[in-house]
Amino acid sequence: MRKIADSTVRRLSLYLRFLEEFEDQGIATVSSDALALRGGTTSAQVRKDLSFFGSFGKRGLGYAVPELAGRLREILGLGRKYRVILLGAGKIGSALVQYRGFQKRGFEIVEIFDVDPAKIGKRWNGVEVSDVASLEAKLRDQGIDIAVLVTPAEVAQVLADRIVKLGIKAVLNFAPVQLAVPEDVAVKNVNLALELEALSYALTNR
Amino acid sequence: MRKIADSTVRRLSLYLRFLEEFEDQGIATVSSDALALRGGTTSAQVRKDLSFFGSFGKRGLGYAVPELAGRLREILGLGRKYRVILLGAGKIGSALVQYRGFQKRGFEIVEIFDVDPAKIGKRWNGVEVSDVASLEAKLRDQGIDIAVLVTPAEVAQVLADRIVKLGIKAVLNFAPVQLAVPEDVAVKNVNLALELEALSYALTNR
DNA sequence: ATAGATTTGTGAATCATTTCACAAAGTCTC
DNA sequence: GAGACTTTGTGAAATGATTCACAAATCTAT
Repeated sequence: MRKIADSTVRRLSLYLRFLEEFEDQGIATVSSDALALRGGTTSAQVRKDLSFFGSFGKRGLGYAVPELAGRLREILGLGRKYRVILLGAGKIGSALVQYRGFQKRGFEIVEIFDVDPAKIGKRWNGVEVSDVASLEAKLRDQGIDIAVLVTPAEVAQVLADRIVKLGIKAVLNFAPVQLAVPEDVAVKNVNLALELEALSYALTNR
Repeated sequence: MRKIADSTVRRLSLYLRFLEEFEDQGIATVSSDALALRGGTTSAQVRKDLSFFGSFGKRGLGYAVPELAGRLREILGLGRKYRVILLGAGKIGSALVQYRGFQKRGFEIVEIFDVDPAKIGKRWNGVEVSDVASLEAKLRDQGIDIAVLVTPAEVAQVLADRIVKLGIKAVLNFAPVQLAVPEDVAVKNVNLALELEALSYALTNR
């Protein structure tokens, strides 16, 4: 498949969210213009984004809301469940485990690991926290799709290496480091410090 | 000032982080190539990014680590403290309050608000949780720089409007909605669902 | 001093993304 | 069902970001 820009994929996710809102409101069809207005972009952008994957609209009318939502779910690969592990049972990890949007989209946390003996053995939302030393033993042939890294910066790379060796191909990284991974492994970073500094820059340069 | 791309600003933040690492290791000078290697980019990119703001290097030698770090802090506006308020005393908010990188960079949480009577009055890391109804009263002439929104999606826009009316010019938004704000207000979104769906897309289309 | 090795800073070229603009296809009204 | 109106889908143009490539500056070793 033709390479699609990351920015495009993110907008598709947004469109899907808006379509679901519209669906809840009982709106049957929506134009690229309405979608653009909701998302702070332009109608041409919306149509171009969709055009990479096919033509889903009806000229003169717009897009059928439930149908387009369905197509976007397909495109984004949301038609299935994803098995997710959490590395690091700290504050952020705890917030993630209880985050309902996670479940709702089919992302299921199946294992949690930590090093802290005080945490190991505890149950979090029904999942027992395991010793990270048992990572390889526990995950052999488990078919894990995504690893969420919520550890201190110092250990993130070492854990990433172990994850990669286990064949996991997607990582959501909250540790404030740039991970080095093979190019067939997808990494998305959530870096709070970066966001704050971008705001600081914006406040400074106006 | 000439418009600088968001991607550039984010890379500058990264460079600063790397420079601080190098400083800790006692490294006195660094080349654009070394910096690029550390950050997974190219030396030309590093030099171009810096060139928007001046020329900080010495040909034949590279960049003086502490000096460049200082210049980047200036550029990013990190030479001062920022007064931050937290809207929403939930799980993520709790994680943020205790996040040390926050303090370290001069972002100080001075007020926390919630609607839940069970939370109002409690102390979080030394800061009392206030009723969100008292937002305007508490913040008048308080000189707040940044608001962090960690509320359910439903109330985020209403709160954003109130924040804007109070003259706050920067928002870090964790609610999974696209906020509508005047264009002189900077908004950065942290949207977990978007990141997960980008991973889902990456896993699906390979 | 001089020669050879590094490394910056930056226009120019390339590559990527967004916006424009309009024909084609459909809807809606009377 | 004819005419006016809407809205899509998409090449082409414009804009934006990254990479190339090289002169200029400085360093190092002798």
